[in-house]
Amino acid sequence: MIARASQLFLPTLRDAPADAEAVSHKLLVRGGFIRQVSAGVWTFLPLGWRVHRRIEQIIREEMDAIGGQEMFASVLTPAELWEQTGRYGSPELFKLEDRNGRRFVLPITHEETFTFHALELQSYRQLPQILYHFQTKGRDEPRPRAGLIRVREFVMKDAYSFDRDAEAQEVSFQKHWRAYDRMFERCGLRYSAVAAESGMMGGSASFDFLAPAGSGENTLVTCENGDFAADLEIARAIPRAPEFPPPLDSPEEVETPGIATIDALAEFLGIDPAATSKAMPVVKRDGTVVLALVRGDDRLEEAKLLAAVGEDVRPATDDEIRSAFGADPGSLGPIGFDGEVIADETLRDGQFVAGANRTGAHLRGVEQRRDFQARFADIRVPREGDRCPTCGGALRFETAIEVGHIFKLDTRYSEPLNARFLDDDGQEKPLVMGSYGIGPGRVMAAVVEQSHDENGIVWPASIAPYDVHIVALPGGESIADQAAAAFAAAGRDVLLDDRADARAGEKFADADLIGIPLRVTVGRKSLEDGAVDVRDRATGADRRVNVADLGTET
RNA sequence: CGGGGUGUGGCGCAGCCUGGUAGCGCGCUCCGUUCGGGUCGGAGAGGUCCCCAGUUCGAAUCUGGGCACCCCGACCA
Repeated sequence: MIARASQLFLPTLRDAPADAEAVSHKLLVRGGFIRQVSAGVWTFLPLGWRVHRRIEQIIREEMDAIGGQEMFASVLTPAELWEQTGRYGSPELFKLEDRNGRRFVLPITHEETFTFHALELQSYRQLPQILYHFQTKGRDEPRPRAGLIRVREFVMKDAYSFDRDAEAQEVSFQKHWRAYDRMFERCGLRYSAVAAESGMMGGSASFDFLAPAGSGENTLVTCENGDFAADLEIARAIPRAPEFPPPLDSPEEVETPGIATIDALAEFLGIDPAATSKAMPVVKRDGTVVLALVRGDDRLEEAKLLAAVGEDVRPATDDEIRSAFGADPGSLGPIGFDGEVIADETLRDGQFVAGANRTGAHLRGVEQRRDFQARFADIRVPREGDRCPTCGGALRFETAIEVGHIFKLDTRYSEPLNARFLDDDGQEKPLVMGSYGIGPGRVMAAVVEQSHDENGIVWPASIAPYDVHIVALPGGESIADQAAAAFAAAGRDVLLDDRADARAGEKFADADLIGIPLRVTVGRKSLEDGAVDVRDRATGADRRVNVADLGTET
């Protein structure tokens, strides 16, 4: 098909909105792909929607290839369904009422609805099933940001697998994993699949697909040798070894008046900060104080600590600290504390300096095996310079966008919604489920983050809004028409810039901004030689093609 | 929710401190000019100055309250 720029709703801008920070935000707005309606609420303009639909189509083809069946579930959802699964209380959930006061929600994701429909799966003979749809999700995000990267309303492809047992679920899960690999590859996206926290979704395991980008909300940690990838929140990494002072036979108290930070302590004692330990008291729901202990030069990863403790914890207040330790923050340590100590793995070996639990005093030569009881867990935040836990290679840290997430839900939703089937042993069992999400809008943003230059977007051919951008310059109008027709006849989608009131420079600037892979310039200059100029957007390489050969070039 | 910032034609901004005619660039309309990397000249259109209240003869400007948006953090599929 041929779209004529003179008639399109394609409002490109010379300047980016002042409040845009992320490259994808700036370029997608400038290029006339998207416009903001409200915080985290966006409209896709015609050009942007074309890209969205091409991404959708790739997703659709790969879902269909693994036996997925596309359907379309409602947005408006009765609140009771969400009450049954215990998710009605989620602060992210948009809630509303109809004229009679009946309560509805705008789903964050559609587990409840699909499980509700799965009530009709009654026999193992009907399993497995993979159902999916593309539907708008509502999420009352506390802080939308960066264009399409974090929004309050967006289209998601969410798929749900229904299996008879864990083994069958594993098969469905692996199928989806491979389908996701193909989707991202086809979209031209660089990404890593990493183990992830399951958050409010529940279930036994989940994997994130993270695309490195200049702007994003996750940090992807990868090994230089390619055998390790993880989200920073759960990545395990090997830090450098501390330089320990000579060992002591028993802990030795030293006066450290006014020393409350690790840096000050290390400098005061003339030792490596890595040879100290840092005490972070936290409080469980029941009020018990737990001491989290990390190496002096490390930071505590709260997500890991939460997993280690098994429940939400909060930092202890100064009063709680004084009554549990008998000292002020800055002089706290494991010796003499009678509660639970969770120590980072890095503290397993060696002698560290720790707080003495007396304000203004520390202990040298504290050795866990000999001096105190602790439970070990990986609770530190990996840092630049750490090594890969598998091969010892250097780790790379990159900001990344979460473009997809796949979950093993087990019976998290089928149990409360009573979605059961009759197995071949005559037993009634809950369906074993998986859920698989991908956001085309985020994929779009991630691709732009990864693929652009100073002049604009460089779309991969697979998801570009058009295949060919024909720039008609004065004297080239009729040949441009013919060229457009030739490309269209060959099945290509053509954007023909036939604007009579735009000058060449303006058209070129727009073409670079919009980022269609192939640009064909038709004007007097080349037509004198009976040729047109063809430029590859990605490489910038130009070549001349005879008008007579256009038919074969398409 | 905590911290910081911003609200003035479609976009980017100045004016606010020190109250009195609302201004600049881009874009838009018309005329001419130019025509392969955002021409040049001329003439125009377009604004509840975020909202409400207050102070004042007079408020974009001062005071109070509210709202919206952005950034950092917390949170997050």
